[in-house]
Amino acid sequence: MSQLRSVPTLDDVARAAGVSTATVSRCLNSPERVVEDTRKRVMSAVEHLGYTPNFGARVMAARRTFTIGAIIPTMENAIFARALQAFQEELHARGYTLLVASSAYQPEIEEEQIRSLVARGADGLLLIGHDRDPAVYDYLKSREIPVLSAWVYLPDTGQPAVGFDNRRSMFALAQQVIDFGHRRIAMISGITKGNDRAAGRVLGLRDALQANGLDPEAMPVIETPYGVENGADALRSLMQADAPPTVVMCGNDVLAVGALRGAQDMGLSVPQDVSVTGFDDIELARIVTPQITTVHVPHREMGRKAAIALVDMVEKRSTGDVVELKSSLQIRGSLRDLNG
Amino acid sequence: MSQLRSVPTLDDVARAAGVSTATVSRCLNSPERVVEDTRKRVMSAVEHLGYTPNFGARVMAARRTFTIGAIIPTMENAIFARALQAFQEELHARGYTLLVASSAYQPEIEEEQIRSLVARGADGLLLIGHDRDPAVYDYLKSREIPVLSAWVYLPDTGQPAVGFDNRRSMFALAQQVIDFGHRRIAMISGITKGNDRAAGRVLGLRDALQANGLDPEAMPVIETPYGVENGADALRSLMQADAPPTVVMCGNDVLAVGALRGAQDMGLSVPQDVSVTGFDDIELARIVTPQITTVHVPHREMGRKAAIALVDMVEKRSTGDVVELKSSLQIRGSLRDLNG
DNA sequence: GAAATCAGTGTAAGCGCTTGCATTTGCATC
DNA sequence: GATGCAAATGCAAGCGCTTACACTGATTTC
Repeated sequence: MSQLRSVPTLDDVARAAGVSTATVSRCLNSPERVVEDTRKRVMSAVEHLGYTPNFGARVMAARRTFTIGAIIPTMENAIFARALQAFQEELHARGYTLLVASSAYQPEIEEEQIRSLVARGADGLLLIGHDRDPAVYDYLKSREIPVLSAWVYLPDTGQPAVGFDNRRSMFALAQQVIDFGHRRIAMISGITKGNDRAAGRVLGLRDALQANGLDPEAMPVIETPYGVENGADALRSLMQADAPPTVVMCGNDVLAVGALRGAQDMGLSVPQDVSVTGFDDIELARIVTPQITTVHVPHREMGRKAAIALVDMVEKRSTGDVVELKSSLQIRGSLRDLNG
Repeated sequence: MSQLRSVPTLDDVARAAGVSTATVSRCLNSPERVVEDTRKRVMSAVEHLGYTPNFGARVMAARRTFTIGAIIPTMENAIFARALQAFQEELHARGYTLLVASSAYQPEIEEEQIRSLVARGADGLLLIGHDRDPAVYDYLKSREIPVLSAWVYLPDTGQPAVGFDNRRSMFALAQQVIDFGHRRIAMISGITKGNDRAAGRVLGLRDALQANGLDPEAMPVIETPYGVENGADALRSLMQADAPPTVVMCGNDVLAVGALRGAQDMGLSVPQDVSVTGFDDIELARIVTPQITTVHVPHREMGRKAAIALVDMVEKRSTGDVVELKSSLQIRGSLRDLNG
């Protein structure tokens, strides 16, 4: 075996610098414990040989991987992509690498991915929402792997999280809609099963109806997977009712854009004939005409703060707090003020 | 230390099943080499103890990580998110995990990320485009790490790739634009430095002008980072010329959407006053009004095929081919036929 | 000036797994 | 029943690193 070609090891560096492997290791991991003179010698040997520590060996010996896993429903939705981007940047700044997997909104796939990332030695895990089999949390606890949920603020669960209150956010938007004089309200929601964000938004809307003396049970709700086409289809079906809604509130912006197009395809004009609202405030919401009234969610901030919080948990500086981020209403052209 | 709580090891399983660790390892990695009876016994012990192989140890002993790294400019552009999603799905199906990093279109950051993923033991690497310091390729070669480029088809480089011909694709679109009678053509390009896709698209457009007896040098080109706002700004500045263009061809759909909005903000109507074209065919292109004429790129297919090709390289079934995917023109409302 | 202390470094024991090679077992063959 | 062979299994040597502990010599303390 040609030793010449092979990747240099700690041993090679130690020999080249005339010190023990322990000293080289210390130079790399806690340089302050090595005197300047030796350190320089070692570092130049490292440089010269082009040494890079072997990951597997380091993991095995140190019992950690400096790797964080994230499981999101899909990278194809801009909200997750954006948050993940910020998450990764912040992780990188802290010396961690990101392992990504997606669940396609399916609990079984998510569980499989969780096990897979744990098997890969992820030091911590970022998940979306709280709503999953408790056994998953037990498993993670037994392995002592910190988990942080994003996208939700439900302090009662006690689970560490960085997110916002989906229910209250939607309540606020709905209150605005009602204040604008709307009474015949319909909703196009994402699938709520296994998705506490989607479910929370429906609840928030119902809360608002209730609070304003309207009947939550009477509200038409269509549940459909997120997607522009699905939003368009749902809108068409809602508008065919005898007393069609004056406003269709959507579970996210993608559905809202679909609803907008659906309305336009039917020859309806938004917001004159029907108002549309969304949720998330993705770029798209401001690109379409009219611009979509929505709830702004600070996705990048959420990603960044999640990274900070999770690394703190992994490095045992915290046991995991529940951090609330604020969402805000973005009132735009797609919502008509019936009083105005 | 309470042995009770700690995670079970191969040894525990071996003891529980009354076999050697070698047998357990074989059961897990090449079950056909173990007789059915023993295998069952071992598997039930694995099940019972809830055993999961230790990643670090496995990596060190097997000298591979079953991990593939991908470095993309940003997850925030739908094209990369989509391709990455497909890439990850296909990787997962083959037993690999995805390590992601983003370079923000900056070569230095990309190089740093490459080293970081290599240090983490990535078995193979997916990069975007070919245009980077040759030293990077030498480094990767010296470590014997297979690299595959996506998004480009430049067979002359000899580098393994799965992609399409940016230059030829843009040429085809430009030819169509010229056939529609446009002569005053301007371009809004992404930054071409270090980005051979963006550069190829500019070249393709110039080729088409040349081929049609127009002066490529006379064409106004604005280079700007990808972003809706930047597209809008660039369009405004292009339209202020004495003889403004009849068509503005953009380096991607995001710029095109920006250009569209920029035009509309100026009170210009698209395509009556000015035509706009894009590149990529992201969902957005069909959502805006008018819909954007663009080049369709099969992003998901690219991600999928890249995963297959890269795994083949890692597992030494191939040394890396150059695979060409076909792009196709999508002629839509944003491009006016001046003959019509 | 001896004892105590301490910073800097070396020694060597693992970490949990894979795998080449040696050994055992099972079975067909004579 | 002895023999030979292949299949199944066990043995044990690493893989490259971290880190507890031991050691050395210099510095401080009384």
